[in-house]
Amino acid sequence: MSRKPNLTITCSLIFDMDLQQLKQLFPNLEEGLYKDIIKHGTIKEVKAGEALLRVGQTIRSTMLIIDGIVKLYREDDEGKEFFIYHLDAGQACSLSMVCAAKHETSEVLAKALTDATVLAIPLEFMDQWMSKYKSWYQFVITSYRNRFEELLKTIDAIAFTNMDERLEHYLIKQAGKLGVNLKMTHQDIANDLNSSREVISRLLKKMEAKDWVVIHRNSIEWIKK
Amino acid sequence: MSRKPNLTITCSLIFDMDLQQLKQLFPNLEEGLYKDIIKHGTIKEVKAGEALLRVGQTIRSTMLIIDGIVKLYREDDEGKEFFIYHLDAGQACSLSMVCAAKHETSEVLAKALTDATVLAIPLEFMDQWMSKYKSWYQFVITSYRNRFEELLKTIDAIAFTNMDERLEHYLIKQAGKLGVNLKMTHQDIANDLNSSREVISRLLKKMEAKDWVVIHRNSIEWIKK
DNA sequence: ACACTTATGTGATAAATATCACAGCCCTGT
DNA sequence: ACAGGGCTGTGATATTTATCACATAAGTGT
Repeated sequence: MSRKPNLTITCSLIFDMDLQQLKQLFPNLEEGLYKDIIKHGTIKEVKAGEALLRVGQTIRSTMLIIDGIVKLYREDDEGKEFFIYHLDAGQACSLSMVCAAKHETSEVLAKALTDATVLAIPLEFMDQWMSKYKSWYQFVITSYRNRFEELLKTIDAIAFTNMDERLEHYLIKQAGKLGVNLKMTHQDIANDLNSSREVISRLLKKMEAKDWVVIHRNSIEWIKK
Repeated sequence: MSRKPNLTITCSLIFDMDLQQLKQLFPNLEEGLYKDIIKHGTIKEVKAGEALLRVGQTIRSTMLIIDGIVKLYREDDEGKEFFIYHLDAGQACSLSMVCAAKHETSEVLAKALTDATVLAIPLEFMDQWMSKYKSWYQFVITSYRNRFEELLKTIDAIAFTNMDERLEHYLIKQAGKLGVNLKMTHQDIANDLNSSREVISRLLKKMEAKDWVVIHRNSIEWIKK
């Protein structure tokens, strides 16, 4: 995946590269909208593991993911983080796209899973673009709907299935995003699923016995299928 | 809550009453939009317990709730129904408001909790109204956002809390909608929470010991607070 | 008053998950 | 090479929830 250009090069070059990349990542938007996005958006680099948005933080801009993978979490009062879904390049944080009031605060925690590049667009443009660009509201609406459906799937998982099945789905999803070599500890997984390390370790052992995974130190290899 | 007028009376009277009621239930919409809603919407009466929309059913119209309370469920493959949230009069089924494709099918089951009156608006108007009426897309967007936040709360409940706490929240919500005298069996509650009758019975007993509820046959009285 | 259906209560037991305690292992820095 | 810290494995135990079996109670219709 191409990286954003170095900020010291000429402005027109930045413009060109971003436009190309933008069109590829967010196809079917209006020409004027691409220009507005580039004009008003600010590139932000986030290191793997860093938070883009914390629970309770005031939302000041909409984030378009340009590169990398972002994980969204729900937090409980003690700070436990429950993983809800991923955002990939070409997607956007839905909640930040529709803030009725200014000074709306975030209900979720967004954390970079890999190093990531996001394009931050100040909220004041949202209302304007929604009426000005039909393609923008289409994008907002379908984003919202897709995220909504992800939430429903998340609910299915915790409401209807046991930890073994949830772990399986989790690993499949992770492997789909990051490749079959998952650099994570059992504790990391346990945190995402709001379980405990021992439970995850034992379940992984069982999966290994079935040749679904190979367990390494600090990483897991997804073999199945 | 006023009922919809009998269908045998004169047309202008229906018109007037609905307009009044509409404005009250869905304030801040444009005049032309109210007229369009009345012109193209069809009143549907649903008896308590009946389904408005089943999982997998093709969505042909958006439903505005005029009167009564609707419950939304997620279903698993064996048909178990997991309650996700309520819709009251003045609200709308978000998922049915934004169908990118025609012939989109429903991801949820919507069932009338009480006798209910809904206004069904054929899907073909959605796109049109979204660009024609700013107030409509505001309504759609805020509906979506509110439903999204309800889903997040539902996730909190199942991810972070035990059945006793979930039951408590459930009863508080029900009592908030229906009044403190809840006409439901332990089995009904167990179904909504994807638990089992015995578990709910025992937890209710404990709540009764703490004077939070009084248990009757076929009904529960919420006392707490 | 009777049988019948449906709702509720409760003990015993099983299954799923969480927690505790601790051992061993592997990497890393010095 | 050795120490220390973070990761993993595993038994023992507790907690939570589900399931089974059956008793009892409360309404319904005749």
